[in-house]
Amino acid sequence: MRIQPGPSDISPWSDRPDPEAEREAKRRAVLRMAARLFNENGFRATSMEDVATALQVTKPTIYHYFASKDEILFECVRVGLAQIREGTEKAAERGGTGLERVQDMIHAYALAMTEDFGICVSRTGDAELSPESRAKFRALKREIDDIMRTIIEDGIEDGSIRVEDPQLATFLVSGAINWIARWFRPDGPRSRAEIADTAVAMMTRALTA
Amino acid sequence: MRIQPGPSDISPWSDRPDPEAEREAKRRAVLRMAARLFNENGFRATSMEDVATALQVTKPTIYHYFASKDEILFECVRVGLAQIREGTEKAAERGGTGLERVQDMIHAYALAMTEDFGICVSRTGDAELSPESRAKFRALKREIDDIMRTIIEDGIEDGSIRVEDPQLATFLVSGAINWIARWFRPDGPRSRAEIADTAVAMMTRALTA
DNA sequence: ACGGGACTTTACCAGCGGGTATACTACCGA
DNA sequence: TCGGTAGTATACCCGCTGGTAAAGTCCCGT
Repeated sequence: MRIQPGPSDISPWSDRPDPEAEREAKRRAVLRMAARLFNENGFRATSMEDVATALQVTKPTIYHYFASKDEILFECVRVGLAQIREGTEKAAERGGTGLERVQDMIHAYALAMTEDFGICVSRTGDAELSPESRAKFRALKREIDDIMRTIIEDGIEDGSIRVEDPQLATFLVSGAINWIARWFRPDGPRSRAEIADTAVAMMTRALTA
Repeated sequence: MRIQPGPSDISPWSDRPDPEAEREAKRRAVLRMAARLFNENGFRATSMEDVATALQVTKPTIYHYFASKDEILFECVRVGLAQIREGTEKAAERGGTGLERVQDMIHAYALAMTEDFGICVSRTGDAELSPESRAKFRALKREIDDIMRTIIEDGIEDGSIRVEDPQLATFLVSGAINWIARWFRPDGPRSRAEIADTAVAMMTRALTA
């Protein structure tokens, strides 16, 4: 919210780094560490103390950047959902048949499921958020489901996709993708790209006759 | 552990109901109620007090039947996994091509994912169990994955299935099925049978060229 | 009538974990 | 030099929850 952008905003040679950017960087560091710990040990089993120690700071430091544990979790899933949307929208705008667009969407979705915040989205159950955050979380997830369902319906119209129940097909496809977050390990035998490609191939067959 | 089975074991006209059976019935009641609450509100967010009040008893009563919260959760998932295995083994023994057997397995698996204990299996993260229970849980889940992977490999050999990576295919298919537990509602528009049938149909296409 | 075991309750404890009050430090602009 | 502000730490609070001790209560066989 700075009124007059000074040289420091554009010049990397500025005497001091932008304090706002530093603050934002620290927020992101907290989020990323929290997401990793949540993914590894579960949300409830991860204490704020754990997050703090992992970052080599103390609890109040974290509460200087976030109001509550709930806010941290919600921010994690918000970022994750934004990543999914970003990828899928870019794909959707490229045009093509419904099948081609859903293929791009599945590819982006699957890739997101192999990254910290995306995994967090898949692993976070509704019950772990406060009522307000839960409502927003569900709404955002629903948007993504709606996008996929709409694309599938488009595909049915243009003849590139053949399924009986677009809603149910969306649930099953997104289930296969979401579940990636439960078994994927970065040091596993399959690369992110291999997983995403195979997912696209299999789901393509599932959506066509 | 009764040494001498008496008439009460076989005769429904016994004066008093079998006390062992009553005890077992109460254990099951605790398990079922716990599973429902775990599924609805999450494991950590559900206190033993909650389970007790829902059953209209008090906490120590529950601890008369179970040693710990961990044991309760593990029993829930054990029952759920047993249900899945039961269905899949019955299907596997019927014989037929790999594709036919995996179809039966998916059908049984999907049905299990719409019932209390099956849902509990899908929703329970490894991190929520004690190290010992976790190890057993993982082993049991792995068995089911192995069964599916083996059937798929059989299908590849007999030509009824065509996928590149049986392991990855297993993960994606079982993901689609497991995810059912996350969105299924008994009062929803689709019956259990409809869901299972559609899942079989779509996954069949995913597994064949 | 009585002793015993299965079952249940009341009352309690101890530790953990989210969150905060407060004070200290460093750096900035005036 | 001096105040103000951002950021960090120490020390603390308190409610919740898993689990338990101990005291009944009920019902059975003898």
